[in-house]
Amino acid sequence: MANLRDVARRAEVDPSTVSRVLRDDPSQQVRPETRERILTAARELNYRPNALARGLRTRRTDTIGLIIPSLDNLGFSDVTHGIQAAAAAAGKLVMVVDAGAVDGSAPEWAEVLDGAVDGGEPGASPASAAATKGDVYERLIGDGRLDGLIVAFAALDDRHVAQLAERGIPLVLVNRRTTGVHGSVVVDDVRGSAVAVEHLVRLGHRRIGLIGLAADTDTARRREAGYRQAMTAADLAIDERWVEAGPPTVEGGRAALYRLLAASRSARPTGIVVASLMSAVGVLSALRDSGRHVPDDISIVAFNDHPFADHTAPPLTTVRMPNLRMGQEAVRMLLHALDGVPVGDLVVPDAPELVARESTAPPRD
Amino acid sequence: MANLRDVARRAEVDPSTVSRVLRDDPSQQVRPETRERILTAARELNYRPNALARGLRTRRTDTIGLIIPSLDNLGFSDVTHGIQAAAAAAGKLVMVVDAGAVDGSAPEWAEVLDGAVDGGEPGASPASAAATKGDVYERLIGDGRLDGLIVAFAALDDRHVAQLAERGIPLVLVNRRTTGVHGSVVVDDVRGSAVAVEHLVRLGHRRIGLIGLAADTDTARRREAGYRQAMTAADLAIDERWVEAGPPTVEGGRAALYRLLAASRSARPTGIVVASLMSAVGVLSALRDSGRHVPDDISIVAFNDHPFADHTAPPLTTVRMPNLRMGQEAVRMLLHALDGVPVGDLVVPDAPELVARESTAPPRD
DNA sequence: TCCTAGGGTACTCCTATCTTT
DNA sequence: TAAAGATAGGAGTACCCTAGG
Repeated sequence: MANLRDVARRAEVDPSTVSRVLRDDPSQQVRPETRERILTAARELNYRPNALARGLRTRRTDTIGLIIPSLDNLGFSDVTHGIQAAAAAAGKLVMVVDAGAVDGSAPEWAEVLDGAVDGGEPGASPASAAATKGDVYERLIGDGRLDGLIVAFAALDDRHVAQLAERGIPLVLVNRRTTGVHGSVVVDDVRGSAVAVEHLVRLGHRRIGLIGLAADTDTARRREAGYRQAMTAADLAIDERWVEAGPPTVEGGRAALYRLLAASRSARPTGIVVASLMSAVGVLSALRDSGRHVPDDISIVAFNDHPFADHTAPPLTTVRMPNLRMGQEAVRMLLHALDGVPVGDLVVPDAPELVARESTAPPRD
Repeated sequence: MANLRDVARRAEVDPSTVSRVLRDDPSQQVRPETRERILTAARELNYRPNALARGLRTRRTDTIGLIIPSLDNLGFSDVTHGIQAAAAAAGKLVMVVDAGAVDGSAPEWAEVLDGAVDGGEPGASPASAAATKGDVYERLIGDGRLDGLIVAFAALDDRHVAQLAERGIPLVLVNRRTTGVHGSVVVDDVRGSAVAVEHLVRLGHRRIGLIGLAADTDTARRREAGYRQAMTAADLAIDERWVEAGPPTVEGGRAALYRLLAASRSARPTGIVVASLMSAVGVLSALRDSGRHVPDDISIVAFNDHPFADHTAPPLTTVRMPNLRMGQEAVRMLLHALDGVPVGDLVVPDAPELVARESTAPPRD
């Protein structure tokens, strides 16, 4: 591989001149003729500047990190896509760490949707020394190879997030807030719940339940608060037996639904808002298994849209959150942070949208 | 941020000694007492070696690149997961480039890229025309920031792959083979098709079609070949009107199915093998839309399993390919390649497995 | 003379900032 | 003043040295 000196020799100039030309350094002039010689030499040698050497000198690597609980999760795909696209558009590379993979946890796609699941320590992972969660993250961000970091959802527990923040690395949290850390983007979860409740109310439902996120996270709290506020606003009573929560997985949804059914024998809800797409899939299957028909017996609205919601049985009515935008905004904020602009907490202004499919209908009674 | 010299000063030793201790260099001895002093100093200063400086010197970055067509294709998720997990276990970081995201990028991308060297004609417009996919990858891998690269599926065309190979960067292709490039891992696609065909044959089907992959890739060819061989082995005739292909997307599946239906009015297949999970979902919905019942009117078997297949309408019978293993093997091969061990082409030995669900049944007639 | 325990230097490649012609 | 050269890092590691017993 050719380096700067090789180019300089071939063009018969000093390496620093080559550097100036190739960087288009405006602070100093180079004769067109010399510039031409240098560009030709670089092309002929197929020269590429070495990113490591450049980064060492400039303290910029044009690389951002992304820590995400799981790459194969339907609920995250829009966010990831938004981040990748925005980063690419800004000329940044993305280093992705799949927290689930690092953890060595089972590759269960639905393990974590948008709530928090704080994984236990690997414990019995002798493997190589570098394989522990903390190590990898510490190395990743303390290394100097990243300009900044995006932590999506509950990929790290608050303790780790605080550590990163202390290190002074520019940091943006996605759909996740932690006290004391600046830089976060969330979608309007309160409004999202309201959209779901209002849809059911419009259909004529009055007994509306919630299957929320079990984890004690900001997102879980906002979604539940939105549900309660919307119910109150619609003058509807909340029966606490209709409010359940579970991990955002298919199994979590099934279990939560069974608990809800067991608790509410005397007065069943006719509609349920489910705070996670994965849970909703589990809810549908549990309802089917228990001989209930959706939407005739019970209507279901789920948080987060995905093309696959078109293809469940029945197709799921969802609330589409602006997740793509959330990812893009996260990158935008991070880029600002890299430029030293202080960043705050953003709620993506795009309104959640109801995507009506076939899992909701007027109540039968 | 503390550096090596800071640690050396605090421990009152030479930087090179600190380096040896922190790297556990076995080639030279350090007194336990000195070692302790150094470790303490490093801990107190919260020292982390700078990856850029280290990489510059050692020519190793402990980072591998992954180029993948799309992060939100369910059929790929196991592969990605296997790669992430194996990389993490080996202490490697992964730089992911979502080819789809890069492709759809804004024109700014071009300018950023061309800023360095590859700028097209000097006199012409600022070279934004040269902003091809290839440039991004050129930069990514010519940069020195990656030790090696995994190219998954058809993320790059053969020409680009060949370019990368020429550059001499260790390279492993996943479910993709190109003549002349060494290092590839594939699953047994031929056998996969056979498993699907045999399942339908066992159920009594004799008119079996294929919706393959449209791209002119090795994988597409192997899956089609497997179908043809299995049909021949079962003494079944192939009606070419039953053989269609399309891109591996929901829409691609829908369109291919409609073409197949249009072409085969006089003699319809009773079962179809679909070479992609995403396409199969589209096929299901198109069949529903056209008033056909699955599996009574037509049976569907899809390539690649995913938990979501449990929840489509009806649940999809699939052939589970050893994709997780394929991802892990890709990393293993790449690590070998990094050590200078020549790598060949591997077919993951794990057999494809049929996962019977409800989209297949004996034919009605 | 050999070993121990560590020191010193050169080198990786690029860029920022002087200095020179 | 335009145009280029020279120098000094940036942070680490490989390799060669040396003082002392």
